[in-house]
Order: sequence, then structure tokens, then C-alpha cells
Amino acid sequence: MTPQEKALIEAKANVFKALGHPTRLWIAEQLADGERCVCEFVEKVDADFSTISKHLSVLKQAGVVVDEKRGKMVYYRLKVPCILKYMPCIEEVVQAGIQEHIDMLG
Amino acid sequence: MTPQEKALIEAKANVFKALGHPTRLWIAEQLADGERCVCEFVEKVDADFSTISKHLSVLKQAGVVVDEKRGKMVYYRLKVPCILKYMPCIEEVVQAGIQEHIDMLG
DNA sequence: TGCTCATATGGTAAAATCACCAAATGTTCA
DNA sequence: TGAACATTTGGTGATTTTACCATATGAGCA
Repeated sequence: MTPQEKALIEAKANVFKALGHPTRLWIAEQLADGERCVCEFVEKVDADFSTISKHLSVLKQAGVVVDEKRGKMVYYRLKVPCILKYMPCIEEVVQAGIQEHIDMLG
Repeated sequence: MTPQEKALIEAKANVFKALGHPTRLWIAEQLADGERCVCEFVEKVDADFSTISKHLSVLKQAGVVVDEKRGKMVYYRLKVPCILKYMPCIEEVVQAGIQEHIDMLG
């Protein structure tokens, strides 16, 4: 594996890792139909302002979202919306796991 | 958010998390064109047998791969191949980040 | 049965992640 | 300018992840 290949796979893994936290995944899904300000997330998740802010920073640094400050507020949106096209496949993985679990019990 | 919704998003995040490690993502990509035995991974990655085995176990428990023992060897394959279908999008995220970095320097 | 090979599991120390609190920053408005 | 607001940053302790080593399991073969 060349250093370039290694760097690429690390960057890609980093994208998955960023989405690999329930709160961050939820945030990404919230951005499906457009931008949201930070305050909207804090309102809906029962978590500290700073916690949300740090999650957003992880998503931003992974390249999943971009932010824009307008007035007092900061708005976030998906940088590369195709990310969301992934979800049906992920749900398929989850469903397969659940089905297997049911089969095992039955 | 209902308990069901919460459980679903946690399960989905877990799939992303499983892919969110360079070695595990690499393993998943290796499985693109069919099954591989554990020994093949160990050969190509410079890591301990037990390390690879544990990564495989994470992927398995997340529902990404399935294993099958045949004779002395254990073979792994992708359970839900669509996982790989969206790599171009992930690469797009990464590329966008790199481009931005270049622009910033230039 | 006993040996060897392929893989898994348990233990452990170092590093990373997470959520909260407190304090800093930067923006608007009086 | 100064108060109020939205968000970020720094610090901390608890928990999780990771990679290695040593040991266990389980299959095939002598």
C-alpha cells in the first residue's frame, strides 16, 4: 500500500467514523432538507451546547458539513449530499441483523 | 424521538462506526470481489493475527460481514454488498476536502 | 490420541472519545 | 460602549478503543 493509498483510506475511514455516532448521524439526517442553525439541534437533542458544537466540528473536519455564519447564528449544511443516499443500504444491514436475531429466537 | 427511532439510529451509527477504522474499511473493500480467509488479511496488513481477528469481529457484529468455517480456515464475505456502492460518494467528500485545502494554500 | 495449523479470546497499557462545566469569542442592539 | 445572545474552546474525569502478548479452542492429519 502506497502512502497515497494509505492516506486515502484513512480519510475515507474518517468520514465513516464521523457518521459513526448516533448524535452526529442524526444531525446529518436533519440536514437532508437544507441548512439548520446550531440552536435547532440543541433544542431537539437533550445535550449541552458545547457537546453539539463539538459534534458539528467533527462532522466539519471530516468534510461532511460546511458552516456559514450569518448574523449571530451559525448555519450548517451537508457539503456532499449524496451521503444520505447511503442510508437505505445501512438500514438494510440493520434489518438483516434484526431478522437474523428473530430467526435465531424462533 | 421514540425508543424505536433511537434504537434504529444507534444501530445505523454502529454500522458507520464499524467502517470507521482504516483497517476495517480496507478489509471491507477487499471483500468487494468475493470472500477471503483471515490469513489473507494478516498477510497483507502488518498487524497481529489477533488484531485482525478482532476487527473482523467488529464488522461481523455490526452486520457488515458474515463468516463461514470450512476446514481449518474461516472465510469472510460481505453480508450486504451495497455497502461498497457508495464509496464514490465518500471519495467525493474526501476530494472536496483536499481541493479546499489546496485552494487555501494557493 | 497427540500434533500442528488457523483463528478466537482474555488481559493489559496507552491513546482516543465523550459529556459536562466554565470561560472566551464574536455579533447585534440599546 | 456595554449588555445580551449564539457558538466555540479549554479543561477534566469516566468510558471506550486499540494493539499487542499469551493462551485457548477446534479442525485435520500422522
